[in-house]
Amino acid sequence: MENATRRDRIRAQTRDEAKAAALRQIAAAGPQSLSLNAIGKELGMTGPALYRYFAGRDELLTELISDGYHDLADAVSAASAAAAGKPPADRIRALARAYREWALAQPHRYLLLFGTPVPGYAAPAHTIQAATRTLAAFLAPLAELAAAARHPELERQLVTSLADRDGDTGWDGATLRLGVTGWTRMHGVLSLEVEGHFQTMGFDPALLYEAEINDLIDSTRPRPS
Amino acid sequence: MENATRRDRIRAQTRDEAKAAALRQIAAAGPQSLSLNAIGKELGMTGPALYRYFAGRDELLTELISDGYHDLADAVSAASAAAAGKPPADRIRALARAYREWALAQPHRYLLLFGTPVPGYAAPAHTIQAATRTLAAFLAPLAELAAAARHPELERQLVTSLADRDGDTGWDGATLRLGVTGWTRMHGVLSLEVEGHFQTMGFDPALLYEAEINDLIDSTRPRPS
DNA sequence: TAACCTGAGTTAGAGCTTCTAACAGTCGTG
DNA sequence: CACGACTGTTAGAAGCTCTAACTCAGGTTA
Repeated sequence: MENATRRDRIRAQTRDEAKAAALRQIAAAGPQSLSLNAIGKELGMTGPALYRYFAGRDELLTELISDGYHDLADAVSAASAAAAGKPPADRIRALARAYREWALAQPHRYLLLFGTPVPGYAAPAHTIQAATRTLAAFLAPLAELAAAARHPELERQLVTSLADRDGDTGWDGATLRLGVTGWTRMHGVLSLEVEGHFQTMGFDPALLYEAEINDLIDSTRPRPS
Repeated sequence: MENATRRDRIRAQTRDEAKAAALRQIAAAGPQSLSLNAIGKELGMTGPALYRYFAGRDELLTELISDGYHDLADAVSAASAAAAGKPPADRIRALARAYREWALAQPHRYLLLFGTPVPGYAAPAHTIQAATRTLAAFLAPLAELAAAARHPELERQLVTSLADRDGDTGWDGATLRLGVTGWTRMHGVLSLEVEGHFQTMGFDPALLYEAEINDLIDSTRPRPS
């Protein structure tokens, strides 16, 4: 038993090294130039040897994406735990900051998750779960702000489609809407920032990001129609 | 003179055909699988022949991107002209709708412009100009809504960096801030939609998009602090 | 009209890539 | 010890971009 495990351990280690090398390559020259041959060379073996570990280039990429989703979810969950006692608005800001920091610390990984999809990649079920984990961290404090319904049709669709898939989750429509709205706003700023589209515009994207989060929080306060 | 022009005309026509074939391929299988050999075959010639028309794969891609920026700017400008007489809020909505329709009608092109950047691509000056043209169409009606300053530091940065580059353009900080905010929000929804990230979530992205635009417009109304 | 030059296409080939197939050695187990 | 599974090797097919050398047709000029 222990011996069989030993082989598996070495195998897992080699897989991890290959993935680490792959990430280094992606960081250096983009996902398109990821080469199994080059990874092999970095690990001190020939290219075809890697086919003992991954079915092919696509599977390696898929694995990197899947890892990324989980890593991001972990980072956001940690921030959520760290801000546990604070008022909801502060917790949302803390989560958003953690989200952004993760993205900026490893832009290539963020793009791997949310950038232009790789050729034939379809998200497997367990990455969807990790994505949900990230979203759920945001939903908790958002729910506490108890926003009034503001976009009936959109909120109805969100509630019913979620119920169809996961059963009754306890999230109300207004909370879900705030969740996707927050997500799209964060992504709107982050993706353009990471891809360098703000580079020629000479302002600090952090300010825009914070403003978007604050606007979202602000929108939950009762307003005169 | 006429003869020389004739050659040039045929040449330009071949270039256009090559670009059209390239777009078809990108639409079918993504930018990564764009192959000069395949384009050549589609035009009835061999791969290397295309090197008479483009310096290489990258130049072809760059050209497609550049064309895309101009095409998008044209579409938005046309919508701007069509909505000329209406009140600013309606014009903004019309522009946003045109922007979205362009993106959804040819998602691969939208991703070519705003998705994960191609390996070593750096936006040449005239694409920046086209991007500015698109933004400017949005700024005009936004300026009419005469928003009060709300994010002093961000607005200051936008004004000074724009002045450094283009001189005095007449746009005030609040208008510029609304411009980039609107842009990031539209892109946030559109990019996730086009990349299929909403697919499993079962709601109509159009509703979210409209809500974001309306929120932006709404944020320009005077509010109690 | 004849000679010439330019430009557009060809094939050949270098150097990459992914991925398959066949072969060699090594490690762990009955 | 001997067998079997696992991990690496090399060889090679098929594809890619891109360069080099060559052919040929079209238009220009003497």
